[in-house]
Amino acid sequence: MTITQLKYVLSVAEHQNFTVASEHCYVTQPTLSMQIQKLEEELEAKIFNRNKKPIQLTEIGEKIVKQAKIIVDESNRIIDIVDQQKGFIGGEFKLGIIPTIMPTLLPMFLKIFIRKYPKVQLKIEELTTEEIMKKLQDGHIDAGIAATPLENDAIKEQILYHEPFVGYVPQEHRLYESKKISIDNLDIDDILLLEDGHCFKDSVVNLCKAYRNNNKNPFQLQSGSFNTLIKLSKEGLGMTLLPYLQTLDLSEKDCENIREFEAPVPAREVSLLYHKSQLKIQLIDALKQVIDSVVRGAISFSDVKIISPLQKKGA
Amino acid sequence: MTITQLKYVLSVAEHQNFTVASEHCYVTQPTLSMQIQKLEEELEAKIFNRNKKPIQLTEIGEKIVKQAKIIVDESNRIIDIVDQQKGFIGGEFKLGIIPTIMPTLLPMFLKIFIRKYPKVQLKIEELTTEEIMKKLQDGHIDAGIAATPLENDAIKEQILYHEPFVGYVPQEHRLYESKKISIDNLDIDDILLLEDGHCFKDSVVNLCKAYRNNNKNPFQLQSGSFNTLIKLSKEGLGMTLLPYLQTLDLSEKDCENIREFEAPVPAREVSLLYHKSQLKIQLIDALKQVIDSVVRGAISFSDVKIISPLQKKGA
DNA sequence: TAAAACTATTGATTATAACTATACTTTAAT
DNA sequence: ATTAAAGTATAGTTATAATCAATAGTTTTA
Repeated sequence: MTITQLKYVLSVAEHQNFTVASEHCYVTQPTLSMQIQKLEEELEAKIFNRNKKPIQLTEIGEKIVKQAKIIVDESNRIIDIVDQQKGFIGGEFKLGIIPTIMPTLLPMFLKIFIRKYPKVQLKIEELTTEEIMKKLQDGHIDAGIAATPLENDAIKEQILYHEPFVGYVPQEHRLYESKKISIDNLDIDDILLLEDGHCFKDSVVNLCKAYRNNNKNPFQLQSGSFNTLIKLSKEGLGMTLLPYLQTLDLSEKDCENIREFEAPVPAREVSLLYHKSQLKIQLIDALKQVIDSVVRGAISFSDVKIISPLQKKGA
Repeated sequence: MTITQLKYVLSVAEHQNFTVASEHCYVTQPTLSMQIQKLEEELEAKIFNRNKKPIQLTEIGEKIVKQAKIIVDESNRIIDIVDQQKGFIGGEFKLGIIPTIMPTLLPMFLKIFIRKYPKVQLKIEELTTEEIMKKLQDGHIDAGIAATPLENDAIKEQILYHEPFVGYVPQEHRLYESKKISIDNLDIDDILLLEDGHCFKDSVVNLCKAYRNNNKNPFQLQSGSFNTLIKLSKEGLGMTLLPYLQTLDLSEKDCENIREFEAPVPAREVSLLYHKSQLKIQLIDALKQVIDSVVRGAISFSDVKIISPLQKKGA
């Protein structure tokens, strides 16, 4: 049994296809075929059921794959350990960030991070929360940034900051004259929402208690960006909710439409996510420190009420 | 990096000698030399300091070895997992037992175990508690049987039974007429002890509260077997203490000298020990079940007071 | 200072992982 | 049913890498 064989098994288990898996391993398909057969022979157990299409794991294969993941993870960690001992912070680091955090947070820390850790090859992807969770578990990204809590045992969360929700209220709106707005005054049918898939939309839905799925709204609209929502709002199509950091980029004129919430201010919890195996933990810690340092000045609210980013089932 | 290389590293770390290590790996010394150099090159870190004699681990080497142990353990576990899934209980199983338990317990379960699990190659060694702990941690034995608690985080304990201490009191002894004896009546200087190294001796010392290290005894004597102690006792050299199971083998005449303790009866806790990595856990569980079944009838005391088998420091 | 004990190096040998080409198998489509 | 497509297994070959025997180099011990 070799670590290479185990990696091949994991690749086939993931892609459910020898040919595709072999490409990801940078070898040819027969190589995988042979090596996996050899392992199966050694263990005297079939790992894959090749009769079914796509290929399935056998019952015993499931357990072997689970254990193989542990072994491959632990073997990857050796390089981490050596790096840590040397005080070397470097190597490839893949980070996934959700779209509603990316444009506001990334510019705040990126420059500082790459200056402080020039040997890190940072690869950042814009991903949904779901994609982040999947890719963390598959080991395709090393860390993620998303709204939490996510209630997933395989993923660890380190809270970065709490980002309040603020209202963007157009001039003709019934709430425009209020200095502060209250959760109880919100009407989900009156709020412009992001598209499905954005967890910020789900948070807003969770925030609006009055939501009863009785769409009395004459139109339905979902957009992919806050800029669009703001424009639509100005057209008088309703108010919208923004995460606090978005408001820092607004024009002076737009700021007049911003209304904060009464305390306790509803907020989303933004966390650094990583797999429980804690691979590249020293890089993750380094990233957290950098983000902490830049965020401390920009955003620090105490009396907040955290809104879950998870879609409530059967709501 | 290969699992083989890691095994070589572990072997050298253990034996502190390339030549000896190579023999244990069934390869030649140059092979180890080369493979370890290759690994060191790959990790860009020296694992061993070859200047010192015997060979020492470097600081980083310590951590690499620790992680290598994890990887090798986890890779060994794959075979366990496959066996378990198949319901197969077999393979080599090395068990260490302390001398004061071996002769009484082993005959009770050995036959039944090998009949029930004919595919297990059972290898039993008589070892001291210390040797058992060391060998469990090195992976040289799979399980051990000894008096507990041992207070070692790396070793798990599953209690098998509680074995009371009983007194063997010769006819002329001041306690001979008592029906039951009390801990408070014991005088350490009046009790024949096993040799150093036997944890049973340490338990007896712990049991005797009056022990103050002021040897007023005119002679000092330690023996390696209970039989010798009994003979010496008959000669009028003092009383002695035996573990309960030893009394089952005594002649009718000797039984007249047996005096039980008043409740709560002092007893040693006898446990099945295994490494926290839980390798061969299904075999360990099987062994425990067999021992449980034979012990249940022979030994089951409720109101016991457990005596530690550990040598109290500075006593 | 020589012998002993050990590790590293060298070059030959063997084992094996990986490749190319192709055969085989299954599924899907006409 | 027949063919094409997609995918996996096998055969033979090549390249790589692990291992060995022999020996050189190094350090420790007597």
